[in-house]
Amino acid sequence: MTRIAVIDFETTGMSPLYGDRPTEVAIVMTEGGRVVDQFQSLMNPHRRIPGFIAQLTGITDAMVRAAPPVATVMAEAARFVGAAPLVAHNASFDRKFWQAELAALGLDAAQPFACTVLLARRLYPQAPNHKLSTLAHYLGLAREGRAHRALSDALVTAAVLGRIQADLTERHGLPDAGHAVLSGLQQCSRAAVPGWLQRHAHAA
DNA sequence: TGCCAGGCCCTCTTTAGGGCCTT
Repeated sequence: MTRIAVIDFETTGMSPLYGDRPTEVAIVMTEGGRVVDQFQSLMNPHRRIPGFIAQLTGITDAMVRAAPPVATVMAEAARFVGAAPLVAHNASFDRKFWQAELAALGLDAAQPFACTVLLARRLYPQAPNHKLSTLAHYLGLAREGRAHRALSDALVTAAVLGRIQADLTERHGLPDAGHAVLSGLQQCSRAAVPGWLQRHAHAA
């Protein structure tokens, strides 16, 4: 059975290139579309969290001050993921933090990434938009916990992924939708996505 | 303190521009 790790970061900003760092990570391990394990931790970025981000996420400087350092948490996160492929909502964002922090630790970050935004835009073009919360509401998926907290967002993303896998199987008759998601969308490649979709659309 | 990005994709496009999505 294909194991897929769904990841979500909360951070101090948009880009590790400008010194932004993670404040929280959650990873939900799925197998056949079901959650089988999870990892979550706040972490101390040793950098102030901008006010609007603290308001957005509910994560404050006081909360991360007592948390373990980023390096400790990311080393644990890397062990948890192992060689499993990763999925995130807008994966280009989470991927750059994953790669930057693992590179700082001298750890390999070669796991393939797939993106539920790109998948959802193709499978659910009629949705009002493809923000995670809107998509969850549109698909009738329940949320546990506060939006913009890592574990809550990772669980919702895992639920979206599960629905995508189920819809691929039902609509397009894919015998192993999990494998198709990974093989077709690795790296969120601009070239791979439409080609993959067209192949399966024609086959359906 | 506030600023900083970038890949994808659509279209009034392709010798480009701008919206979406993440914090």
